[in-house]
Amino acid sequence: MHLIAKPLLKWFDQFGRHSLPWQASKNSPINPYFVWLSEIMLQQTQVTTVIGYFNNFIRHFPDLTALANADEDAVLAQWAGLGYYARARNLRKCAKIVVTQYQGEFPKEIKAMIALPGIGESTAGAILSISFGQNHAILDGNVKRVLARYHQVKGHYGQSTTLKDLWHLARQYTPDTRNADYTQAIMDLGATLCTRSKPDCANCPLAAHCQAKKHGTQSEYPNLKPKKIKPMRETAMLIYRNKSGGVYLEKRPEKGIWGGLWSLVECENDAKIIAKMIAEFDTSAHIQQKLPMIKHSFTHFHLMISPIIVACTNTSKSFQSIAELKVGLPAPVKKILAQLG
DNA sequence: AAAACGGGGTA
DNA sequence: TACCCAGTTTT
Repeated sequence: MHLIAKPLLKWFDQFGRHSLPWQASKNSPINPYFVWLSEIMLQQTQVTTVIGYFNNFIRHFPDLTALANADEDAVLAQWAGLGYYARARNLRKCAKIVVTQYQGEFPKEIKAMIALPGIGESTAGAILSISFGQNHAILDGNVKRVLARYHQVKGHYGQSTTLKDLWHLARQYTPDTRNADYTQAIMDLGATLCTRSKPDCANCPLAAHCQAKKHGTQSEYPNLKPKKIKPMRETAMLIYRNKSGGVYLEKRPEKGIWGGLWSLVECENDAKIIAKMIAEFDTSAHIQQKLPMIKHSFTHFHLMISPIIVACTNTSKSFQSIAELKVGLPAPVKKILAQLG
């Protein structure tokens, strides 16, 4: 078994990312709140995108206490566009727990860390390693790709045996010296050289013993998950507008699609049903304009949205000014509202 | 159009 | 324990 830590750390010292906003610097020691926040954001988004969201987020919520005390809608508003909104809700829940049950300091036991909402084994390992210098293995998407190629690991990530194999390898290679740097280094390698397409093997410090490189099978690893055909669904979105241009939005339930976000009223895209919905909302309302259909794709289905502008006079409802919205909106709703001007 | 990303939830 | 689910960006 060839060790990968040594060449990897040597590469990291020269080419790794050392000045990200959540990393320690000369003037600022490591901040576990920043590390945690960045790890959660990085679960779903690339570094370049996360930087902007991260800086914005810490401006609004500079520390754990600020986040714990914030309204859920205020948190979701800053998270909007990142997707997976359950994570933003978990972020706030987690902050509350750390403030009330752990005196505002993250627990330093990995089991306690994993018990916090939104933190699993990999994220817990990364936070404890980077924040407190503890020795833990991590297995994020970058590490999975590096190890799957390095050992030509068979099977896709959806299979428990594959994940077991990858965790085994991850633990095996994780060093007990410079663990924090190693954690950052292997993520950096996956993010910058060992990329999904066109890996830069010529500059890779691990190329000498990489099985995929040796056999020219880089594009076959990691093995892809067998794909499923996504069903198509359809909905009408009613854009209720009052005379001053305000729109009527509803907060969606916590569970399911766009949980906790504010969205337009939806109904079946059928003239009779739409007419009924509108009449129930406001007896004097009428359809003003039908906008072009928008297609939005999710992991499990495609959604065809027919946006319909409805002019309203009912003043008993609460309309919001589009320009001053301070709530999280689903991406297609944001798109529709942007068209209204 | 397809793939990815880690954790939570459910059967 | 083994799936199933979620939203957006990137390729």
